[in-house]
Amino acid sequence: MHKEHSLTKNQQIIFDLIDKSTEPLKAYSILFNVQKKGIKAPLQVYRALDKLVEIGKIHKIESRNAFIACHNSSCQVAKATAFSICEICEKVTEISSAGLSKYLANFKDKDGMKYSKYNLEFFGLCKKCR
Amino acid sequence: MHKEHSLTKNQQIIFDLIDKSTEPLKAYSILFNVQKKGIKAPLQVYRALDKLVEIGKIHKIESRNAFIACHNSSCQVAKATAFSICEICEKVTEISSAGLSKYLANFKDKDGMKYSKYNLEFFGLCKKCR
DNA sequence: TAGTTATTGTTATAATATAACATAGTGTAA
DNA sequence: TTACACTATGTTATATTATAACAATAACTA
Repeated sequence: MHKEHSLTKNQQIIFDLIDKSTEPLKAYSILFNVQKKGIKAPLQVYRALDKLVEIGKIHKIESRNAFIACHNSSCQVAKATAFSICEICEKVTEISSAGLSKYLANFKDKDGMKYSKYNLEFFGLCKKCR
Repeated sequence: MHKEHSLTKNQQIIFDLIDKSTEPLKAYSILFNVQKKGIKAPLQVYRALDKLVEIGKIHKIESRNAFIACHNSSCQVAKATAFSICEICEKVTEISSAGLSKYLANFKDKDGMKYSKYNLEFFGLCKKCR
């Protein structure tokens, strides 16, 4: 079990928005959407995002500069992430595969080095766009 | 064999710079370094970078917004990339492992979908920083 | 050699992210 | 309960990364 983090007001507002979204959200789109709730500046958004990423409640899709809620309930290791990204509709799905995460966590590079932290982004076409 | 691409002047200048570098280069750092060669605007850099990425001569390190020359001579599939990134010194190394690329190319998600295109970034500490 | 396409040059601006500093709340230990 | 450390907040300004729009030029090709 890992420690439960109680979110602060800004963190909660921003997490709720991302969690309800069906697609990854970008920082300035988040900012626009929470301005009515009193969050007025980019930095307020980025600070909340940083914290949410740190505690594993959300993930950043690096190739898209966008944020998605973690839907991997067994994701103790928030730092080992994998996604599939549709190149047409931009749908992003978090992949939770025990086999994959086991393979990657055990992968050794040429120097015999292992990595518990990684980010993998697969690109292709989703069911609908195929 | 895949088609040989002869680089244009700007592409060659920018590729040479990245290829000689021991670390990933950022777009505006590249811009600064090639201004003496007549490349004055960001767009000239980004256009060359886009093309170089497209033809597989360089790769973008998404989590760092930086570019590195492809050192994987057998890398026919420029779109299937893996790197290790040192979280202290930021050293980036391209991983060329037949096993890894085979595993990832054959990986099937829950819908049975396979992906020939992916980007994997491992994070950890390099030899020196360990 | 005309037509097409890719590349270049240029200015302006959009989108993403952080620096710096002041203030306020929260937990905790003497 | 007060002083301390720590985290979060609010705010303005600015840095960094990337693209839009348009004109001109070079390279390819039928």
